[in-house]
Amino acid sequence: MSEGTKKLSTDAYKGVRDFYPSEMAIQNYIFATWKKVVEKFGYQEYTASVLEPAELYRAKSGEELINEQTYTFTDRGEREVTLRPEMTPTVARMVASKKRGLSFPLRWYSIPNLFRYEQPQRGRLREHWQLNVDLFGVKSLQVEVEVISMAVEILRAFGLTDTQFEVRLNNRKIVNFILNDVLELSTENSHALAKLIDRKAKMSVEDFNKKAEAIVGLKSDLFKTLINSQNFENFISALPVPLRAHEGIVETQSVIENLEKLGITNVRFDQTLMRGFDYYTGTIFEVFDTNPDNRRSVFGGGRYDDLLAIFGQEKVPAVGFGAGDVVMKDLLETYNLLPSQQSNTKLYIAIAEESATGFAQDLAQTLREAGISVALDYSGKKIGDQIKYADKNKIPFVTVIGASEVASGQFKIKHLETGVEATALESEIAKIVNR
RNA sequence: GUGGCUAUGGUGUAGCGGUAGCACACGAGCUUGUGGAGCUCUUUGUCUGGGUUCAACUCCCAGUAGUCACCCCA
Repeated sequence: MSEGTKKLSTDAYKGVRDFYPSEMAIQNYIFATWKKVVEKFGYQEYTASVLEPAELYRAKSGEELINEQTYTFTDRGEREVTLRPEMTPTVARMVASKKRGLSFPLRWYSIPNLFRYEQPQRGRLREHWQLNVDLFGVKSLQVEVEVISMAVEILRAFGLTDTQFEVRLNNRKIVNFILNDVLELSTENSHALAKLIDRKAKMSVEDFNKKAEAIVGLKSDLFKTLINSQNFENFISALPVPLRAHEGIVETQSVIENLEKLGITNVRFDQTLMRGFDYYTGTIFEVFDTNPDNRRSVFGGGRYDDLLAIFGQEKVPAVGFGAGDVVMKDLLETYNLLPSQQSNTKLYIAIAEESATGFAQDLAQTLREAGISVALDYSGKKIGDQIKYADKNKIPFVTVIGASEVASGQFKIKHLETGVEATALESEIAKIVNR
């Protein structure tokens, strides 16, 4: 480095992460488990660029979000460009663009990286990866059931038991119905109350009641009964009889029942569940860790039947959810469910004397052709140190090549975890390390 | 974007207005073809920039980053 040059910082950019091999292994494990489950349900992978025209988000989210919460800049051709902050507009754009050529229903998933320009905190970074799953083209409530059961299967695949998480369910139709028809609030007031309900868990009961009363007015008692109902049955019976057969109620009832039929019983109706986006039209849900130390939602999603309208297309019914990698990893760490790491390299070849190097390279090449990952040690260090290196790097098998192996063509294949050593001919090595 | 707290070897942590310790990790050795333990030795540090002071890692200010809350929530 020449004098006068400032040393470059080795820190990653604010709010983003480097993935060293050990972290990459965790990331890969999470992604692989996500993929395995959703592909079992027949979902197909798609992807798209991180760059989108800024108006894609303006159309739905408004100026404020674009200017303050996203990475948006002007390119050399004077185009406004945004680093995608979420995947749903992108997938809606893709579906709308090729709508006539696609055969519905579409079961699609992607694991995009998403960007937001915000103050970073634990679990909320400026770049994160998110599993996005969507099913387009089916109105039936069975779609909600499928998508929610898929979220549950993902957590089970990671080794969580049903007592460690719960599905919270609500329906935008119920929310709107309560705000507009039951409480008869103005647009402005129902918006204010929706925001208040969203924040209920973060404030004291007194504080919440006081603020709610100020908005709701005369019907505060009814509101309190509704908002404090501990389960779906109580909630329904708090409603005036003619209102109990409302569409949203019936839908939610059906979703809960059908999930139960599939053996998913850790489902709870939660009238305070709102979710931020405006585009939801029916069922909304989140999956929560039941551990009180980690009260963030792991999955969130819902039905959005109208979104394609922004592209001038006729509506397509759709249900989807997202799951972030950061929260997922925190959750698995909390329950100690991250698997012990192992190298992708299967066999490490220690070289005892330099004259055996060529022979060892030939052996490695033969094994690679047989599909085995092999690494060689050219350090010239003592055998013990070479083995120690393999052990530290979690390579499961080691063999040492020296004069006697060159002469005999027999190899001792050592499994480091158990210490067991097997003697093998070259042709038998694959069988041993693949066991 | 606003406010609070924090910043010491690679990691985790002590400490003091006057020569920065410890543990683990890393490297070398005890051990000439078999690792994980133990022992010995070595390398590595006060986030950046200003200010106060005879003297700053320590006190003050700013920046940067992390973290928490607000905001917002994909």
